[in-house]
Amino acid sequence: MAGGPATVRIVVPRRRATIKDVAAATGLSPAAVSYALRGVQTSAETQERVQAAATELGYTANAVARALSQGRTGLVGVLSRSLLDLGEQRFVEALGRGLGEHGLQMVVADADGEPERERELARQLADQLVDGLVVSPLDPSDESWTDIGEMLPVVTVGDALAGPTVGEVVFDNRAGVSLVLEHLYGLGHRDVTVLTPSLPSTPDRPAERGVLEVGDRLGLDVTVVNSEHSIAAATDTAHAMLGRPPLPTAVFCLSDSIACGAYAAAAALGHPIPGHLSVAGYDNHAIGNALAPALSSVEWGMADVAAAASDLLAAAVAGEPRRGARGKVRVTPSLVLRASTAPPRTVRG
Amino acid sequence: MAGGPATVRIVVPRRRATIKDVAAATGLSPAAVSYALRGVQTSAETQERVQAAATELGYTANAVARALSQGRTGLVGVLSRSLLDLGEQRFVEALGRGLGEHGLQMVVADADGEPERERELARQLADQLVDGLVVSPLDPSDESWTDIGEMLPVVTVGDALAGPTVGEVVFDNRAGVSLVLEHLYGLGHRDVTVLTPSLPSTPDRPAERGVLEVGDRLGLDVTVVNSEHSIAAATDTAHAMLGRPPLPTAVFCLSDSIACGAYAAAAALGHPIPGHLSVAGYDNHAIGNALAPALSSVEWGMADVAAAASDLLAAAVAGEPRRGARGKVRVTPSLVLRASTAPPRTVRG
DNA sequence: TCGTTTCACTGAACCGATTCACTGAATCGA
DNA sequence: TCGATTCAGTGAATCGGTTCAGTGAAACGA
Repeated sequence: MAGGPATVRIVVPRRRATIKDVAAATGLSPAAVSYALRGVQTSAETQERVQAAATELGYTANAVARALSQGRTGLVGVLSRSLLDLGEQRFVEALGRGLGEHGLQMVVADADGEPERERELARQLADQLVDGLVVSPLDPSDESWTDIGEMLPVVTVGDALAGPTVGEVVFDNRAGVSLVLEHLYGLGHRDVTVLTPSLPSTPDRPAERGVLEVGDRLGLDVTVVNSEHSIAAATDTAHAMLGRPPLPTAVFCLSDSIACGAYAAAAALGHPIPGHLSVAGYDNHAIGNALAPALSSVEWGMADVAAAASDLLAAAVAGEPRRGARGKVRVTPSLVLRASTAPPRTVRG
Repeated sequence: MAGGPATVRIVVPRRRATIKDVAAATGLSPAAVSYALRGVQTSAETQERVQAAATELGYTANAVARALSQGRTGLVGVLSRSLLDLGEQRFVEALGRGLGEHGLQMVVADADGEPERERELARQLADQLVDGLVVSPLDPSDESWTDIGEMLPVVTVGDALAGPTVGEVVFDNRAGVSLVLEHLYGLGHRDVTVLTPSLPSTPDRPAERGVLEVGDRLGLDVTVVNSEHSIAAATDTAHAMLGRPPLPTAVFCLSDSIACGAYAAAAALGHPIPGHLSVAGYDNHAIGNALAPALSSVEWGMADVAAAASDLLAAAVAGEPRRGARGKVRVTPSLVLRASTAPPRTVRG
């Protein structure tokens, strides 16, 4: 991030050349200019003349006007659950890459963990400013998603909505959760605390429910603790949780961001990982290799999901009329084991 | 990031109600509807009637049409140097927060470290799709910035451009660099390697030049090594650098992302930090507290810079005609010392 | 040589809002 | 009671492109 001194410059914009100016300069009609610039229905000589006049005047087509007449802005709304989450940040980056390949730009908005805010932003963006929407719905059961889904192509990531669809990408988080819990169980852990991003007032959230069910099945004593998405907030949560007994022997963090918070808290409290405390994450973010010990984490195929989501959305935006189960993509999570988990102290030896 | 199964849903959009539909439904003219919805020049009774018809029809104003007639989209372009950089990601988040307070949305684009790409994206966005631009120019000396700066309000962060301005935010990276280098010198280091984000073909980049000059002044032996912005790439670079002699006694990373790479490489090669190798970062990202040992890093006021930048840009977008030195904000960097630096081995004891 | 096709281009409609200039009716003060 | 003002609402212009239908001239085939 380090650069030279930063400067803010604001300039009073000069009046910009319109297609009429180019038409006047060349003695043609605006229609002819429009055609010529796209190289259709015009002689090569005229095209050159128009091109020359356009560069002379510094003309570039007004994107808004074009969007109005084409009914297409080339913009896609990306609604992040929380831009403070390292995994979300990385996912947005990957989405941008994928959408860019289809000539689409991202309008990024941050729901900041609040379902109402997410819906409000979605409504705002849906007013034909964007051609489509990518969203990880915080409250997928909410009915207003149906309206939004009917207005424009929507790609959901994380949880499915109840509305009508024309394609699906699925990755099975339940399986990812099982992978970790079974691994911890196999090491001998019986008490594990799950640190999960806090989601207000949605008691039936699939991921959390999955955690409890899998725990039940294995005979694990699972405690669920909510945390904010940021590293700083997760540090506080983990600090509070690890600061008073009973201490769990393992912590499963439902994002690598939260795992970072657990590392910071464990270090501050003097709990060595994995000696006193096993930690597992979710996202398999590159940060996992920089932590000491390196973090074991669930790889859910962020890159593949982002690619699939952008491809499907791009197809829908381009007007592919396919309807039904087309475009269904399934990604299987896997557990990347590194050095942050070990048998619990009492069981060891 | 972990949620339930992810689903992509694409829906054939139904025809959306326009202002004419509402006009027809109420027996009024489109103009009257436009006024009524904004509560001006209409009787309370009519406003209610229009409001009712609008919700009945599910009408919301077409943002593109409004943008065309208002000459304002409410969109701001944010050009990131590299969205893989943790600091940049965090900065974008902060910008989004700041711009959101002014009712502006972000169009985020990633230059991916390439100056040409950055300029191309800037040009693309400048076509009146966005009302303004925030950018950390990779190649501030390039002349095409002048054209862009004349077209729309531009806020630069990181390096100043050569064009005309109406306001400035400055943070002094040279000072930040000095802070670190002086600290390392004071500890007894004489050989320090600087890991800096790679910027192609700009030999006179202020930050790098600053590093060399400050090193000269102190009598430090400074080696500059370029690295990509991502943690993974930085790990490779650091691995190569630390894998063969001569080993520096200290590494100064010009972003915390790169510092993460240095940590990963040092761990892989068995160089304890700060015992064998001191490491310092830049950004003071929250990740610094999760690393072991906690990372010493330069705090350059990301939050303040983001706030100042969004305020200035918002003011310019709103049409504040102030020109000249108004809005000049200066942020002073500081060094946050944690546990990643210590005297070099040979000097110790 | 005549009728048809192609070509290059034009005028006007259109996308969906906002806004200006105007009108007829109601209200006001004197 | 009359002229002036206010008020609610209308029609048309506007933003800056794209696109449809049409036109005159040139090229073409038989």
